[in-house]
Amino acid sequence: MLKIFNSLSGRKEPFAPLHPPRVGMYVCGVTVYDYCHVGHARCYVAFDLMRRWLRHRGYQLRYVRNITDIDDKIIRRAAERGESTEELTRTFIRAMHEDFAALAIEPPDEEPRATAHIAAIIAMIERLLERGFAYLAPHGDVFYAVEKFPAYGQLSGKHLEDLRAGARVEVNEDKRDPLDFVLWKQAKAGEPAWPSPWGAGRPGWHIECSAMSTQLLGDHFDLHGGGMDLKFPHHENEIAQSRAATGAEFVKVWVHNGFVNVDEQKMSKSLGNFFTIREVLPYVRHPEVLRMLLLGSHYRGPINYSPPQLQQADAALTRLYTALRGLTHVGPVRAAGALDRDGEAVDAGANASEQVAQFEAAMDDDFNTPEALAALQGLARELNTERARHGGGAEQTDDARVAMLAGQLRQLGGLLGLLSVAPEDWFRLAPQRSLESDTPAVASESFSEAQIEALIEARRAARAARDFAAADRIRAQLRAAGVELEDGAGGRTLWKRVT
RNA sequence: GGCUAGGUGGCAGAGUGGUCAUGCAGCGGCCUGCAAAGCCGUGGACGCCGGUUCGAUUCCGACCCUAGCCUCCA
Repeated sequence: MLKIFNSLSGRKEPFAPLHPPRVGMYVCGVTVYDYCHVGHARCYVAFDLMRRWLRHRGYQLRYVRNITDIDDKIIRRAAERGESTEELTRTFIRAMHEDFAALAIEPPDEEPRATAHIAAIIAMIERLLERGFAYLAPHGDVFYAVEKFPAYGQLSGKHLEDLRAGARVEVNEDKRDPLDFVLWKQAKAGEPAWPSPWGAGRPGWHIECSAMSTQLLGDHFDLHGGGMDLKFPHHENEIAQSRAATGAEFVKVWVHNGFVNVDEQKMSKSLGNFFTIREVLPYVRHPEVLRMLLLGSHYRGPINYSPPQLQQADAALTRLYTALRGLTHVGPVRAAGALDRDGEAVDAGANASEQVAQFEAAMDDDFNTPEALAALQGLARELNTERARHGGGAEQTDDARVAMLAGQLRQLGGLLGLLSVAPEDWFRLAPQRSLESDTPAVASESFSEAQIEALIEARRAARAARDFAAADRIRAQLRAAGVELEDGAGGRTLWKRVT
């Protein structure tokens, strides 16, 4: 049975959708004024993973991830660059889609933009005004009156008095309470604006998520996610807005992912310690390496990002690919839908393996990807052992058990968005840049594949003539260029790029 | 100051009231012309102090330390 940690209760809870098998999930997306960094990658990989697992478990998921395409930072950045906000956001939305695609983050079912939902936003603000939860301030801004909503602070465990006591909130004389937040902002001259009953302006950040999520998923839906830092005030404000406006419950399960840290500090723009996805990718063999790194920690815990961890992730992933190497007969042994929604094995028996059960139990336990990856490593070990019994090396084999294990490994890896590369291709890939020297990597420059094959052939001839000194010279030459050789049992020599 | 997470072996990182995480690195062995890969074996850990218990890294309490939020932030 699937359990998910609910930030609202602070506990893991059995997952019980409101209208099974349908499930609605909303995740706060990116404010598109710059390139996405590794912290964004972590967040959206985490929710991509949940999406994949919920679907695998038979739920009909509707996954909505918004785009914030109007706010102060966007306006400021567009002005700096001398372009319109539309031009700016178009650029960074495209970049985001490219980066996410590289990381095998599947597109959400809906990707609503704030600027395309102004009508729904205005309607919700009007509703809040009618119901007395909001007020029009002297200079034309509309604020939410926090004190009118008694449950305020429930999600984050904060109390209004404590918040006021520690008030680092900016002074705004138009606010009745320093904790009140803006729903509609009066436009200043030259700023993008939309007409509204309160004059030309733009929506505040919090209201857009309330308006778009309820419009697309209903007043009360199952899952809402985002980064830890959004818990307060953003998600707290969403709860206050949506429940006040609709009178209904809002979200059943709140899910928050942990941060990516650099030197024990949160990766963030203000500290300047961030790495964008596109600046990291040239240092890895394949984007899967970054995804592997992110899945190597539980989604709620912190990840301390550092280059050596990329190499560890590469090593762990390469071990999985090594187990699959040279196999042509990889059976899709486990039919889709072999499990029902409660996780009972429908066709257990011949195809069941200890590791599959371990994997599924791990994923059902609040998406425990480190444990799930341990199961994949266990599968690799069994596969290697089985293959060794059939002649070792990377020999092709029709052994049914080998095919079954390989099929399971690929399928489970696929559920995590890993092992999508043909194994032979994996070993030919190399990073464009080297982490050590921060220069273009040697490996990808020195030898072409044809040259490597020629050198291997020359070495084979030397070995056949028992001229091992010459053979070893060639091997050392290749090794210096980042190419490592493996002499297989059948006299074949395989090669791989090392990072 | 308030609220919330954590502190696990050389590194990363799960988990558990009393046998195993897992990967990388180390050590021994098998295999190999030698390697590599793989397999087998192996050492090494649970911040500190108390308490509960036959037994705690795991439960409870205090303490120390770290991070996050309390202002835009995935």
